[in-house]
Amino acid sequence: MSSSPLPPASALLHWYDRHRRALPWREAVRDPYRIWLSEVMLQQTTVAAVTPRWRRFLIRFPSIAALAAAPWEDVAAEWAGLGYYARARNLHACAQAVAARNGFPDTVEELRALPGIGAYTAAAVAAIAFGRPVVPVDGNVERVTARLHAVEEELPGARPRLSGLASRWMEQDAARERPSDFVQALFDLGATICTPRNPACALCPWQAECEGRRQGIAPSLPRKAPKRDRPTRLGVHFLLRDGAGRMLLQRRPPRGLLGGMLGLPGTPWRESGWTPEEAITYAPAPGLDWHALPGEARHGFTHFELRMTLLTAEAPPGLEVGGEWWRPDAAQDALPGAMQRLLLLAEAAAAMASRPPRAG
DNA sequence: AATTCGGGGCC
DNA sequence: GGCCCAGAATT
Repeated sequence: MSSSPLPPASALLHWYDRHRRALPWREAVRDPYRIWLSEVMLQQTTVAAVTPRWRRFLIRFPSIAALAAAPWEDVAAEWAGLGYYARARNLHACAQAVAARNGFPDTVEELRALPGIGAYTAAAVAAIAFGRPVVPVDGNVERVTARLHAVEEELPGARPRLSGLASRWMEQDAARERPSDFVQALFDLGATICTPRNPACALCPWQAECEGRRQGIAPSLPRKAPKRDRPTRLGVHFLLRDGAGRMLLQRRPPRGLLGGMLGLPGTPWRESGWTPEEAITYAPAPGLDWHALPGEARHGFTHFELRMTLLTAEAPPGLEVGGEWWRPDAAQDALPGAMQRLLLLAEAAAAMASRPPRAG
């Protein structure tokens, strides 16, 4: 397998010149800030989800200096709903580090040392923004490589082997002349031809060199180790409203799940349930008249399924509680998805109360 | 080496 | 309902 000939970079580049995706971060002059931002947003996130958020982010933070100078609260609000919030924290820290040194470094090693930039993103920025002849290995490249070389070893164990095989592609002159286009061509090949299911091998510029296709096992690659089952966790949250219709939000601890983001106060999330008496001890003002809203909000995280119920109360004038008072519409935009679902639950309960459902 | 991090789109 | 997505940091 390691002795198989390299698939021709020239064929892939020729295909890319005709079929590449029109993506917004490919339009402008090569700006490391814009390319870095796209790469961070695209970590474990689809192009469709990223595209509008990437545009909006650049309107709010047009330069890395603007991002570096912004308060964290503004960055968090802009990232809300995108997930993996450590990315936003590291993005902010990275912007400050880059601004302090007057621009991005242009080598893999220096990029790799910045917050939130791992092996993949360092190689991607180096190749796409600075034309360095390196191959970033993402899910697309792993899949293309596993199929091309018929690697049957399971992920994640096969990762070093796949990375080594992929890096050899950049040895060709045609690739080294256009590193930025070549690596993006690999992404597009994986996203549009060499797809996880039902790959369009008949349209592939590398079909003749693909050992997985020759063996008829391409669609089943790469193989992956079985995943663990996701437990269910339960939590109770508190919707405290003041006389002006605003709600109490609290900034979550800076690390861990939803770290640094706003949220409704609540109990910890655990696998056993909560009695109302037990839950209320976590309330921002346990002495108030808390009552339960009907229904629950569900939210899927990567490693557990969360089910949340809601207790609500009215804050008397002058109540002293920690946190911030937010209008519901502004809060909905600034909250991560799990917390947005709680507000939707409250809205549904309010609609139910004002217009009781009829039978039939 | 394994775990912890979100959320959405698509089959 | 499961799978995947231009992964990184932590332990």
